[in-house]
Amino acid sequence: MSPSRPQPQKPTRERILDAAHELMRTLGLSRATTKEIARLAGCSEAALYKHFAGKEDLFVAVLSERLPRLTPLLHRLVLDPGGRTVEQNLTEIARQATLFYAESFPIAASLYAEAKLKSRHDAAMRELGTGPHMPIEGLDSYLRAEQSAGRIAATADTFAAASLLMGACAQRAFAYDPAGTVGAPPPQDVDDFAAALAATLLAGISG
Amino acid sequence: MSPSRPQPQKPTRERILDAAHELMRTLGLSRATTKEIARLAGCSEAALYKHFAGKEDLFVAVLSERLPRLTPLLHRLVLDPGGRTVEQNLTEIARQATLFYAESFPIAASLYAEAKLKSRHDAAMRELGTGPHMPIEGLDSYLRAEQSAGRIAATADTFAAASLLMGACAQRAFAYDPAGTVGAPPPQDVDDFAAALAATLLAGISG
DNA sequence: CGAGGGTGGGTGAGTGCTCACTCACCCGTC
DNA sequence: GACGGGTGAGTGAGCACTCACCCACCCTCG
Repeated sequence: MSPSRPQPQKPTRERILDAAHELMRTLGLSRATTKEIARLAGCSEAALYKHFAGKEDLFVAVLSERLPRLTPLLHRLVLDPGGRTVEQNLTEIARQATLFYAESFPIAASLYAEAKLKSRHDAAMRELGTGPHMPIEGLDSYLRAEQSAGRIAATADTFAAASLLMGACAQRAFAYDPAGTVGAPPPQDVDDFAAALAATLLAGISG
Repeated sequence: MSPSRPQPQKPTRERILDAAHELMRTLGLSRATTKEIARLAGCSEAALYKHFAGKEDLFVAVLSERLPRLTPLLHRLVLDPGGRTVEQNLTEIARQATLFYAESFPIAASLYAEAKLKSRHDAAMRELGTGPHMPIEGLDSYLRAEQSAGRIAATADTFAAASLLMGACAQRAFAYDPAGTVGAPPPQDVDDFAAALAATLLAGISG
């Protein structure tokens, strides 16, 4: 084996998924061509078709195997809020959600360019019992659990609150450019942003 | 007015813009081909090139001439909050923003598929002093005006509040499918949603 | 033990199709 | 008779995808 490579090589399938993921992020879905993917993965175009039925299949695989998941954190908090305050929990959720959306939003968004592909992906997500609405509903569940525990107001609209918090995190990926290469950079760092959202949501803004 | 056609015909340029806009919404950006646009507009492909330098030009024109604007409402409220309560104003803002994003989000999102086109569009937006971050900042301005007027808490973080409200409205377009044709339909109608957001943001959720 | 052959993973060289875009030409109006 | 707005018929490029073929590996059986 060559001394420069610790592993002889990753399996080809993995290299293809990595390459496709990378190109989807950097070039956008429509310029992530089979030729480029194969080049970056270090194999032939024909090899792609040994592992995936077609380009659509490959992209669906990337979306479901490479994008991070947010639900585990929410689920954990529903089951066990831990010894932390609601504000601490909400801050952590906001932080994770902001990072999650910053990574996954550009790719998810580019599905809108290809309505066909989007509906296939939506179907796959529904099959798995997930989808873009799940973070909101997961947070809603967490808030209702805290409400039962008397840690947030009994009159609070938990769904509205969940929409506000998750929305702000997602919107940040859309309205601001994390890398700052193209659009306006976000005006504050993730930690401050998350803390401000949690505090504002809890306290409200009425005079 | 004539029974079948009120106008003998719209100018070709307008018909092309309408056709392109329609196809971008329904088929997605990458299937909105010059051939389809010409067919729907009722002219030849070559005619497109008499009015626009190329497909990119056409799309940039659609984005800047067909997408609705949200800023006028915000601007009006900053200058004159009117005789209405903050909650009424925020509800109206949320309502308008939800409708705005439902219409413009799918198209704006599909720009992510074409990084080249996205940066051209971003540049055009910056030129016009606008962009996806403007609604947040416009709302922030409004909130600061209300804060000066003593109608919201002096300690409130207006930027966080603006991020929460606008984010929830934008996220709704992303997480739920307004037409209900593909994804999950939104769980409540726009008016209720807007009212719940405004109330929750004002009051907070702490116990 | 060693020949035989099925099999999974790989390739280089196409193939046909669709795309954005062009060109020579046309026609009604000032 | 110039000119703005329009056309039908291309054209070359780039795309997803296929095909015939290759080879290392392992299982099987004489």
